[in-house]
Amino acid sequence: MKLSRRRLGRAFFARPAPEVARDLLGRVLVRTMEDRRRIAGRIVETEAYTQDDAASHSHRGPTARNAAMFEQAGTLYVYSIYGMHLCMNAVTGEVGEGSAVLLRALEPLEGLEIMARNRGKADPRLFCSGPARLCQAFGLTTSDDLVDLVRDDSFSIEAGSTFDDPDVAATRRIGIRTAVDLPRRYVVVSSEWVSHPPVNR
DNA sequence: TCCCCGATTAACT
DNA sequence: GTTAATCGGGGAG
Repeated sequence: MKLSRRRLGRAFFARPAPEVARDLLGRVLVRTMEDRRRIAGRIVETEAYTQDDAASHSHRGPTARNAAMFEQAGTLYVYSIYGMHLCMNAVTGEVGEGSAVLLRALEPLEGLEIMARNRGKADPRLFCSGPARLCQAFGLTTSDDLVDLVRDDSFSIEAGSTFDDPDVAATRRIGIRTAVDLPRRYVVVSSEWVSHPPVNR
């Protein structure tokens, strides 16, 4: 499997969130640390959130917490949840649109020993198979909110590979209480690295 | 100001 | 399958 290291540009993210969420499967999230070491993982599970969606943080308009969601496409939106976890999103669409894609699971590719240390686990299956797990594996903090995935050195998304439609399932999203029927979670069906097998719709 | 609860995880039974 | 852990945002008053 040859993975392209071409960095995804602004135009990739400046599309509707469901389209970007689907197209992000197979792409590679990369963190380049100050000593140039890389942490990388291939995206195998995403969820799309738009402002007209009652389950989205942007639904009630801009606030201090969700400000990143209203920035330009390719901006990183990092938020804390349950008082102890972080989740990360790539902002999509037009400036001010308030849409983004939640990264829910990755297949670890590079920097596995760093992931193991950050996670406090030895089993690679526990590194990035969940939205808060992958943030911990990559060593994210809330100060990474508003990073530009297109221009900044610290985080980027590379072209990697793509999956054909038969390899992808669109299912209901995980952990939300409203708009539960919208099929806006995208999963690589055969992947061993997803957070939740695609059993629900 | 107070209070409730979440785009979760891990350790239980 | 159930539940504790643990924090800040934001709606209610």
